[in-house]
Amino acid sequence: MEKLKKQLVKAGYKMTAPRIAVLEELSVSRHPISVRNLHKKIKAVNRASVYRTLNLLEESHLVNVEVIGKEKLYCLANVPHHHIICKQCGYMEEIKCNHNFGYFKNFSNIHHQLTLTGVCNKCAK
Amino acid sequence: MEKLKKQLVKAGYKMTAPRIAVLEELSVSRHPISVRNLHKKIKAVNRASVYRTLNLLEESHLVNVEVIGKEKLYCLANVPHHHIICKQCGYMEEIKCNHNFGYFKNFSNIHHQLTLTGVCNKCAK
DNA sequence: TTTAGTGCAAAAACTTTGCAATTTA
DNA sequence: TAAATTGCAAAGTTTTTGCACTAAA
Repeated sequence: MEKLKKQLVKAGYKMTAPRIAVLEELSVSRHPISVRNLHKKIKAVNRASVYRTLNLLEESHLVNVEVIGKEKLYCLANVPHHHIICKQCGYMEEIKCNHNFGYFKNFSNIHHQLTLTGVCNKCAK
Repeated sequence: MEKLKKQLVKAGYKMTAPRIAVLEELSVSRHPISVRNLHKKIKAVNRASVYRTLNLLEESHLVNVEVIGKEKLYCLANVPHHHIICKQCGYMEEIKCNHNFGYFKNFSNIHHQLTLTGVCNKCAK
C-alpha cells in the first residue's frame, strides 16, 4: 500500500483522498473488481473520479484489467499474478505469474495480461 | 472460413447473411478489430446484429476478445495466436501460441487469452 | 500560490432489448 | 411451417467531459 502510493507520487501524481480510497479498496478486495462494485464500496468518491483514477493507475501499470464475459475487472498489479475463472459461477483462483515475455525482437518495455477461463469442478458435476 | 461456418452450424446456429458477413470480415481483416470498425465495413448489417453475432461467436470460442487501452478488439480464434501491440502507434505483430494452460487442478475446459503490450522500436527511437 | 484534481451534471459512446417482419432449415 | 434471426427504434449502461471549486505540494 505505502509502496503503491510512493509509485504514484513518483510518477508525478498528487496523493489525494479519492486516489487513496481506490488504492485501498483494490488492495483489500481479494479479487479483480468491476468499476461498478468498486464505486459501491467507496461511495464518497465520485464515479468520474473512480474512472479517472483507474485510468491513471492503468497507464502507470499499477493495475491490470481483464475482461471476463461482459465484465471488465480491475486488480492491483503489485504482485505478478493472473486469474483462472469459472465462466458459470465466477469462482476464481489466483495463479502465480512466472512468465517471461520480456523479450520480443521489435518491442521493448513489454507487459502482459493473461486470463484463463474454464469450468470449475463443482459446476462440471 | 468454410470450417468456421460448419462449426457454427454444428453449434446449433443458423447460417444467415449477417453472420456470414461478420465471419468474412473477421477473416479478411489481418488484425483484431473493434465493433465500430467491423460495423463500418459491413454497414448492410445492423449494428445490433453485429453485437449479437460477436457475442455468439465469443460464447462458442470462435473469436477472442482483447482489451487494448480503451478498445475492445475481436479476432478469429481459428488459429491459436496472440498479439503484441505498440501502445503508442498501435503497430501489431502476431505471436504463435504454443502455450499449454490446459491443466489446472480445479478446472476443466480451459481457454486462455494473452495480450502483450509494449513500445515498438520505431516509437522508442 | 500555483497547478493538479475533484465533483457535478450533462453529453457521448457503447451495448442490449422488445417486437413485428423476415428468413432459414 | 415452425423456430430462429433480423432490423429498427428505444432504453439501459458505461465512460468521458467541461467547468467552477477545492486541495495538495
